[in-house]
Amino acid sequence: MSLRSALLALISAGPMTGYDAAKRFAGSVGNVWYAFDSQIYPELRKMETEGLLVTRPVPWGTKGTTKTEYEVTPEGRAALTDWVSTPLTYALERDPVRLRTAYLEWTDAETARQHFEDHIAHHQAAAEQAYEQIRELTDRTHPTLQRRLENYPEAEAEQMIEFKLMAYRGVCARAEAEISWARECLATLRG
Amino acid sequence: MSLRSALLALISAGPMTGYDAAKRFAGSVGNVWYAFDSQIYPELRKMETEGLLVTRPVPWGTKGTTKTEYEVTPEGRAALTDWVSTPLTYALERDPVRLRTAYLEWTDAETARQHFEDHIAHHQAAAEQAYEQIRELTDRTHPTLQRRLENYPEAEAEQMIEFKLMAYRGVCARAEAEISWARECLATLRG
DNA sequence: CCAGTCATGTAAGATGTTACATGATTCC
DNA sequence: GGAATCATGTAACATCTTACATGACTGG
Repeated sequence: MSLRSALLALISAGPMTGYDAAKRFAGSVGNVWYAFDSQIYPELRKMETEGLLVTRPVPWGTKGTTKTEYEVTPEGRAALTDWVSTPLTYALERDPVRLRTAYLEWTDAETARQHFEDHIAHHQAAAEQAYEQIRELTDRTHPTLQRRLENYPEAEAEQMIEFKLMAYRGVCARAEAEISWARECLATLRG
Repeated sequence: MSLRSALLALISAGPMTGYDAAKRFAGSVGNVWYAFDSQIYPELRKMETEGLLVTRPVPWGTKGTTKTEYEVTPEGRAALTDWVSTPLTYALERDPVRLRTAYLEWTDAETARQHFEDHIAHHQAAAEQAYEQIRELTDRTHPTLQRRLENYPEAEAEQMIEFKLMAYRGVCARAEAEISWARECLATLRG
């Protein structure tokens, strides 16, 4: 159900095509929730039939072609409120890195070292992307934010920014915890 | 493929029934990789047909009933080594908590506060379970470890303990990072 | 006119989740 | 004798992932 919620949240900023949504899932929102294009289009159509979204054909180009823009309905807004208000059922743990770490005796020290280096590199990249999002939010150049600033009053927009900052700070915190854990593991390996 | 690897790793400690495996996935290993019973039994049979495991009927009870014990074959051990040695492709981010946090403007402050409290409670429980595993490993009372100590020489066993400690320390580190993040969010909420 | 982006999909397969189902054994 | 545990599944569904497919438009 989270893909659906992510789409509602995203489109709540203003009307958007499936393509627009897909780009955001590959970019900013993708730091928090990634979705494949092949999932997005069918889900949007399903959400339309369920009344959470409405479509509007928008002329595109010169040859009378159109693209389909989706917009959140009042029912969609209700579903969004509902999702944000309902406690999550936390997913059962499924962590390949920790699983593999527990069985590193099945490989050699050099490979183990390399795994932790990779882990650090991966989370450094993740942290950097999150920091970039934080920068864009702080200096108001964030693209989706721009849409929101047009559609919502100033005070509410400030609130929104605060929550998005919280989310990305969480991504950073997570990444940094992973990095220091991996560094400690490297130290233990050498020790 | 991780379920398969988790099963190989688990059974590498010594022969085990599907039921035994399921219990461990619900207990110690479950802190790192959870699997449903309904997934385990079919996967074990599949792994047997692929030559990674062999079965042995073991008498059980008085009425001539048997249970099926699985054991890792040399091919299974090769597959395990291979999995532990191969770099992971990191899964694309999919974090419901962060996603929801980014859109908390769709609910009220009290609900938001409650969400962060829940987050703290969830990760405190996770951390405690991981600490318990660390204790059991440190004082050598860990059940799967017992099996390994019987089947492997002392020096190797010490190595194994070290890697399992690393894994559970990672779980703790993660949980603690989540807790302090949530606390910061609570502080921000209070303004 | 060609490369890159915009726009929209289908199909097959892997994996994860929920719900249901059954019977033996052991321990109190 | 009854509850808890041991033991083993099946079926339906949801979700995620990979691979493939097509055509219009825009800017250099």
